[in-house]
Amino acid sequence: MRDRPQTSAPAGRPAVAARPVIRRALLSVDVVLFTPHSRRLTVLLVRATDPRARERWELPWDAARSDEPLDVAAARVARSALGAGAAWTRQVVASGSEHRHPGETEFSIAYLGLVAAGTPPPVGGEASWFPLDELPPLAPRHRAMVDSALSMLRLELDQSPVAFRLLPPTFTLSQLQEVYEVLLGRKLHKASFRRALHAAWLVEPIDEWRSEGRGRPAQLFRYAPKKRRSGRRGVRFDLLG
Amino acid sequence: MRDRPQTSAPAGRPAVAARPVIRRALLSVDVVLFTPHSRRLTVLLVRATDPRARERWELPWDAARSDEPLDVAAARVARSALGAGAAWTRQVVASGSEHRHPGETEFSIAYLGLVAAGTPPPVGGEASWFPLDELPPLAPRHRAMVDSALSMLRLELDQSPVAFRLLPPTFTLSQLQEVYEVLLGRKLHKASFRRALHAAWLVEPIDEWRSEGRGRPAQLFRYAPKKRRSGRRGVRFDLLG
DNA sequence: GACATTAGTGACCGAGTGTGACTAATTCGC
DNA sequence: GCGAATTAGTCACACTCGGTCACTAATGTC
Repeated sequence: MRDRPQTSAPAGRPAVAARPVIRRALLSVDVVLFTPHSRRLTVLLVRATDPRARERWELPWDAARSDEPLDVAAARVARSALGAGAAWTRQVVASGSEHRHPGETEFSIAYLGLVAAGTPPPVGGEASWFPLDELPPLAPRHRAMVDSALSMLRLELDQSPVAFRLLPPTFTLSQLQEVYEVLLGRKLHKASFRRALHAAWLVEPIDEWRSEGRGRPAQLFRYAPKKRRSGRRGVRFDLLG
Repeated sequence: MRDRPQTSAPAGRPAVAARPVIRRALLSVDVVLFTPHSRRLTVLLVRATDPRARERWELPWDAARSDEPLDVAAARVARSALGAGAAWTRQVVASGSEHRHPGETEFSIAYLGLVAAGTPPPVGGEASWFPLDELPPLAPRHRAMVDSALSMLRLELDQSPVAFRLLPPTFTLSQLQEVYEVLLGRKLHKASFRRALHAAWLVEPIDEWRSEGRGRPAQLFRYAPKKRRSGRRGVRFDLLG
């Protein structure tokens, strides 16, 4: 984050402004990076880029570049803020004048990113992981982005095997369940979880066990999706909101 | 249309082009309007705005305005193309340089809209409904928007009572099922459909029957959601893609 | 060795769903 | 008028799925 090139900030405004004005981008790409942290979901925030408000925090963001696809820009912003890439990213929402952006950009496109557990923020105090329920005050547009990103993440959890990207290649089922619990924000029942998991043929046991302190050692598994269920189901009227 | 101030159009590009250039918007709002039409889902297309390519078709779109929220812009574009408003709109996706836009805009935000069945396109031949499987060639970005909008529509169908907005205040259950079938693109089983519908307490019978040609007259219903089911369900591993 | 702790499975129950067959009420053709 | 065709609506059966509790298994701690 600290090495964000200043030159990339202002797009969309002729560089020949007569009086010195805060350089504003028309369109920003903002990234909501999530990672599990001691059984809680945390968000990466960086110190405000505006030098007059360095004590404030904001989501990592940068101006969009016209020759760069949006998902590439999001990956760039994530890598620049974190030092490492996100395990998975997805576009969340675009927003405009209904909420204020900390960089005063007119429009913004928010991306969601998942980061493997245990990734530390870069040194220097420029970036830090904040638990979801202890976020500092954010600009309205960033606040809305975090909420949308969380909804999108939980929606996406049912659609694609996102959780496996937060784990090492081999893992125990308890680890996997814990990841799901952190991402969903609620406890799951062990037997149901395993039954559904095995029915979907997503994991494969390997001939290895791991002992984590006390208790019976757990068998290790590998992500190895086998079948594809067609999933032709009826209409669901029961989860209308 | 296209009355966006020139000053904000070209970002990332020196604004001092010497020769007269086609006015380009940096950010467009594009709308994919769907309506059912004789048991098929159709999309509204308008004639290309570029006067040099009037025989081509494209999605309705316009430049975003910095003082106008994006959803308001989408509603404006829909109303301007159709003459009437859409029954429901939702943001779909933002895209950039990975696909070409017919107006050569650098970035675009696509909206999805549903229009009540039977709404005719405005006279003059400037706009027309095309069945989904008989679309004329579109610019790549518009083609991708249609596909994304369709996915989003079907995803949203399970989440909110969208289908009811395409029907008059009172309707028969066969009408409702037909709307669902058109939107989903597949047949549903009558008994399952009604059982699930009644279990969700979404509709209420009124003391009126309607006879549509031959066959037994159908009872009329009204959309009247009663309960809210908490919907605490486990993880779904079975519809991973 | 008793106990706490974690892993893993089996069995029951109730809700939800796919399906086919049935009844009900109307129009059409003769 | 009467039966066939057509559309509306319901019932019953089998099966699946998900929540829950109870149990066994294997380890560490004291």
